[in-house]
Amino acid sequence: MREEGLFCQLPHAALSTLNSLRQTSFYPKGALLFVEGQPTRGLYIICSGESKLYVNSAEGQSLTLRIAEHGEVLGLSSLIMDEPYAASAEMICPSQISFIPRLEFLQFLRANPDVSLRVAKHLSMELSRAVQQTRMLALAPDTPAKLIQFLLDWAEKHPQPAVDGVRVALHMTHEEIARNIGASRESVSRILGDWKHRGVIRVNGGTITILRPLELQGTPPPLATR
Amino acid sequence: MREEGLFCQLPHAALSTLNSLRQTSFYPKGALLFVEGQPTRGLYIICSGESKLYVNSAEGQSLTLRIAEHGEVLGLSSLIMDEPYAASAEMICPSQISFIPRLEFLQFLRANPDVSLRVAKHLSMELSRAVQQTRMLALAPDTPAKLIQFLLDWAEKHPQPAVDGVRVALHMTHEEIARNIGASRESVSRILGDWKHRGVIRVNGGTITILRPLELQGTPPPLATR
DNA sequence: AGGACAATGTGACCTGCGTCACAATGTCAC
DNA sequence: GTGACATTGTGACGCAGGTCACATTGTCCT
Repeated sequence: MREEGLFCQLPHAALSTLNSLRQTSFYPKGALLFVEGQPTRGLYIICSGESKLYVNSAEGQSLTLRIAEHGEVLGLSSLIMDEPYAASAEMICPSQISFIPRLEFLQFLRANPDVSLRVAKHLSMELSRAVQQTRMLALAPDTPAKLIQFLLDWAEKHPQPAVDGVRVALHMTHEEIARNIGASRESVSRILGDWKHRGVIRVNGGTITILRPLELQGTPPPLATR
Repeated sequence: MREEGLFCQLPHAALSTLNSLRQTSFYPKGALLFVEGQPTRGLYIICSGESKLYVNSAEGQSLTLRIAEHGEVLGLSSLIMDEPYAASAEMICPSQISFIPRLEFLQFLRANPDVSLRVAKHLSMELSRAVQQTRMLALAPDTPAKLIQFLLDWAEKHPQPAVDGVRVALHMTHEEIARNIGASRESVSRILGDWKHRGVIRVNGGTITILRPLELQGTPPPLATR
């Protein structure tokens, strides 16, 4: 169950104390693990399923920070800083989640100092992801560019066997894609539609196949010159 | 010299080994500590001075991630992940910088496990900053909103005595401000000009005084209705 | 099959802001 | 002071993309 996560390959002793601390339960789709601004109760570990991390603006807009899946850990940085949760977490499918209370985990960290380095590594990766996303959002010349970036990033994260081009398996509505790249639903529809017509992508139910990645990356704006 | 940084309040033994590892030298204004994509050589600690962390787009645009100052540490996450530097660092004034080579620091971390927790805390704070910036860039309704956010964030980070309103001491050109919020130089000029005319801010050489913060935060768009 | 609702496709419109092109200032060296 | 250069102020213009308002298609339930 944890062959790749933050707590993989721990010494047996540490692992079993960790197991004694955690309390696993089941969450339905749509359930909120925590909400931005709440005092941090503890750590959540995704045993199975997927969760969406997002932030909201005052105007009600929302931006998806990332999708966390099997083996990932939520609330780590907030817990360590002893600050309220910085984002909200919502289950996007029925999931099995372990919870470790704040104090217990801090105690565990102090008792197992070698785990801290692992935690630091994990946080570094999260940070690098965040910077990457910031760069994408602020530096992409236009919305199509953000969309390509997003698709290719996703493809890299979830490799799919494909004979022709790059296969991207995201089970997301256009609306959700839009929230990932800070764009409107209509824009995503239009851009994907355009690409479909021009034959650079193919879509079949939740899976997009990018037939000619270079053409998308290369062309600065798609231009109305069909 | 390090009453507040990452390595404050360390046990004497640890501090002195750290001191033996570091090598301090002087950098002029404009010097590059490292460049995005370079293999990570080690850690930089700002003894005195200020450095700008930024990323570049393929099109030559650049986005400032943050200004690091006295006591802050650069390259920590890249070092820990063992990945190339994720951003570039340029000195914005003549500065004294300590350097600790990669391997030496990793060794030090392993020898002093309690430092790792401190490192984790530091990384958590950086992460939270990054998320904050992402939110600002993607969720702000328009450029004025980003600019206010930026100014208020800066004011919070650098408290200034002020009798009237909030005093913000940023020694930055409009160009540089623009790069912080992902906008164009002209937009920044126009918006600040507008606010000056409307008497909500006052500017005297590198220092902006926000006379009526509420008015700026409240008004969704400044509107042309003078 | 048929009805209800979610998800997509598209057109029309409008506006914020980026870009270009200058003019007007400020700043510093000598 | 007097150039030279960096910084700031402004106008004009264009367009990418957000918003609104629908039509169309898909999906699932009974």
